[in-house]
Amino acid sequence: MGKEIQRKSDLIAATLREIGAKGTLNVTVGQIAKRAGVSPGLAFHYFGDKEKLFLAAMRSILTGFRREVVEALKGASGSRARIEAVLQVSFAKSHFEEGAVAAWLNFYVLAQTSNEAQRLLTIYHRRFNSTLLHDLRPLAGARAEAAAERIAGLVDGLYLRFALDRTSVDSAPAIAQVMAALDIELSAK
Amino acid sequence: MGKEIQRKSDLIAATLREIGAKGTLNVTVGQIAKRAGVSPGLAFHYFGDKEKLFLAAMRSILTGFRREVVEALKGASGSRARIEAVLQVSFAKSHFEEGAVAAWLNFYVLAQTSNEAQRLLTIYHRRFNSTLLHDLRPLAGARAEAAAERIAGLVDGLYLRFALDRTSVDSAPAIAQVMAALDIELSAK
DNA sequence: CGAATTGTTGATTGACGAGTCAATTAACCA
DNA sequence: TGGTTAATTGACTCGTCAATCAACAATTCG
Repeated sequence: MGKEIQRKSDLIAATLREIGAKGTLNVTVGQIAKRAGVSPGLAFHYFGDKEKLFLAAMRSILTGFRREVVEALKGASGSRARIEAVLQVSFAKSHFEEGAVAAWLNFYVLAQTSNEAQRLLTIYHRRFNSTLLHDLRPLAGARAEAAAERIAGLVDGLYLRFALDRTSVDSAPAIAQVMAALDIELSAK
Repeated sequence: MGKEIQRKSDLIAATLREIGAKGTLNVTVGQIAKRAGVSPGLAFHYFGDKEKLFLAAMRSILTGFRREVVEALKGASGSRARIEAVLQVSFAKSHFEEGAVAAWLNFYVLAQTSNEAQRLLTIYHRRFNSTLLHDLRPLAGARAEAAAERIAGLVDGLYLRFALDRTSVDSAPAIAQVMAALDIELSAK
């Protein structure tokens, strides 16, 4: 039934928008349902409880991100270009819009106590590291491992800082900073 | 009155421990008060509302951090040693204990919507950057500005990753990674 | 001492929200 | 068409919690 898929995805989109609007996970399922044009009961029917609904929303962000990365990698040839593509995607507009920032921040909070959130986060961390590592290996050899960890960490940290900096409008400076870090990592002997 | 100061600091400590135990800001003022050995009403009497109480707790973390930095800087001579001291402090045990991680994560969430939280966060960011910058300047010259931003970002990102990584026990690897990044920044031409 | 001030309590209120479920409506099919 | 199943509703329950406040205790001081 395409109906179910449609409703679920409406509810997920509404969840992200609602969380984005309020900044917090403290939104009622009723508000989310209303935004999705659906009754509160339906959200429970499809997702069981509020946390599962949020985790579904987070999963959709994560798979969206993976999709964007894959897409970007298609258009990039050479290790360096591939790494740069991944970094570009990491700061794409989509990660700052539609409740994505709020979702990420609340996801971090949840990861402390929810096994499923923790699991998802670990997968994201591992995947991101290994994507970088794959193309860093030919460029940095033995240093690739550590360099990948540093770049991944830098991406997360700069994302946090830029997402929470009200004075910043676009992510270009953040991207420039990661690129510079990449430069430095690769030129280091 | 030393009494008031004592009570306030008890309540702040209890707030951090309670938030740490639950991982979230969703703890009742009653639970916090109980932990502090005090009635719920008193928390409101001294702090006005729950958010103000949390912000007071966060302020105490921030000033504690600043105190530790100042302390560490006393024992360090030379720019390089001073930077390393600051980085060491950034991953000191105290930042992973007693609800500090939970406080930070929830603080980030709150910073999206609370002006006061946003203000505190900006101050922290600026101060941290400028501390690094001060000692980076003589070592990196014109590159110091950007390098400071990158290192500050890396600290935040690695902190996030390590704090949320259940498999990691101590912060030594994170420290090693920041130190390595510092090396690379300083050896880059 | 007793009055004034300050500190503290905890029962109470009023609002709210997650999750349930019996009832209703839509979709399908023979 | 009627009968069966799936989708959807929304009123309701039950618990919870921030914040208040009237009362009570402790301390200060003339």
